[in-house]
Amino acid sequence: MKKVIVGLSGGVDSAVAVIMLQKQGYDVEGVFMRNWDSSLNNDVLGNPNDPFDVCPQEKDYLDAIEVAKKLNIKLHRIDFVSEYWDYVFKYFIKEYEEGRTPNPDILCNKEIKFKAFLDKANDMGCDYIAMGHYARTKTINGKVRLLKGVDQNKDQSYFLCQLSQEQINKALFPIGELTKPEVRKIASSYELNVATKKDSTGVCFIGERNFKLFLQNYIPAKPGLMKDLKGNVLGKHDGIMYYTIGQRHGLGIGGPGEAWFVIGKDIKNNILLVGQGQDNEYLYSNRCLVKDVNWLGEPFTTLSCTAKFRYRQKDIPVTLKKLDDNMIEVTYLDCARAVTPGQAAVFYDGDILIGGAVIDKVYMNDKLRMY
RNA sequence: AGGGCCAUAGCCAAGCGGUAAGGCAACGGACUUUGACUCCGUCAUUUCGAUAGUUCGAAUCUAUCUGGCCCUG
Repeated sequence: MKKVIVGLSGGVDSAVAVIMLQKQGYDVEGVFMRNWDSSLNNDVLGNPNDPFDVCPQEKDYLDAIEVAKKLNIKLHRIDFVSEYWDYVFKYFIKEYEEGRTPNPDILCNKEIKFKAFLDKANDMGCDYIAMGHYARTKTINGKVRLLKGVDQNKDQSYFLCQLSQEQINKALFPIGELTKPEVRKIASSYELNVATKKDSTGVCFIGERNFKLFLQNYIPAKPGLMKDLKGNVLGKHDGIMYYTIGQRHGLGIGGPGEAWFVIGKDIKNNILLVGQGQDNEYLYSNRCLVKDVNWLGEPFTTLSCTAKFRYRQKDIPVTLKKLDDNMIEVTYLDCARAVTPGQAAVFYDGDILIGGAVIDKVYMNDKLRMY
């Protein structure tokens, strides 16, 4: 009997993942990961939780215990707090300090869930690990490919774009063939306590936070001016790093005309560039350079495929040109809005995820966008 | 201090005698395992710069005052 270690979060998805694995005849054990320690990591600002109350993380653990009991599996609890800090959070902060907009959950998958966790699971003698992601694997021509989840609305393959082939080979995604409503229905039929539990959001393992305040725990404010492209002063900001390209709220710019958006960052002069209109021209680009390439498809020099520049955004047709082993030029005929440095560009061939990379530089034709 | 114009929510702004549109911002919620975008909702009633008056009824008309803008000396 093959043994599978499941990352049991205390949510409905990973609980149903256990059920699916049991149905398929696997020997299943669960591991609850604890990767963030609020008091140790000192995230006082922006933490909505009453320090004297049971924190959501512990509530999740209790839920996981109950699920494990109900489904009759062993549950372990492992701390990766220091690994998370060293391999995910440090990078996260560093990127913000440089004015970029990182995606910590992609790194969390690469470094924690499918690395630190996988190592532990191997020590426990597992054949596979499994997670409650909406994604699939499928063996095509003898190679395991990572595919989008069947539920187009919940597809989470975007967050798995930095997994290596070795990591994918070891992973199972038991709910990838299901839709969210189906998952909840199965959970109900097993009378799981988490069947109707609200989906968790916010940074994985950290949770909902007032983002600006949260960052202020680690990055001091650095006030400066907000200007439009003509140099007119529109207001003041607390620090360029608290804003991201395409952001509307939190600018506090009222007055005549359309809404104002963050359209760029002049890091050198500590100026936040703002412009009016949801479809402000400066928010659009048609070419970008991506780095930290994780390539899972066939080797190529040029290639047509689709790309997603943000989670839950529709993929758009693109052409890739390999510049070197770690850099790809991506051009898209239809302009894309708010392609943001630090975010992930994820490439697909239909439902197959063929690569992921980090957006580095963004252009409109030959003009570099000051993002 | 001669003449003209304007004062409506934090910011723009409709209203032209009949019981305060809309937009931006802000706040709340939905959506969302990043961060955004988006969507929905709330937001002047001891209220229309102040005071007095005309009228059944005034943000709307009149007078005075205050504040600001423009033109001419």
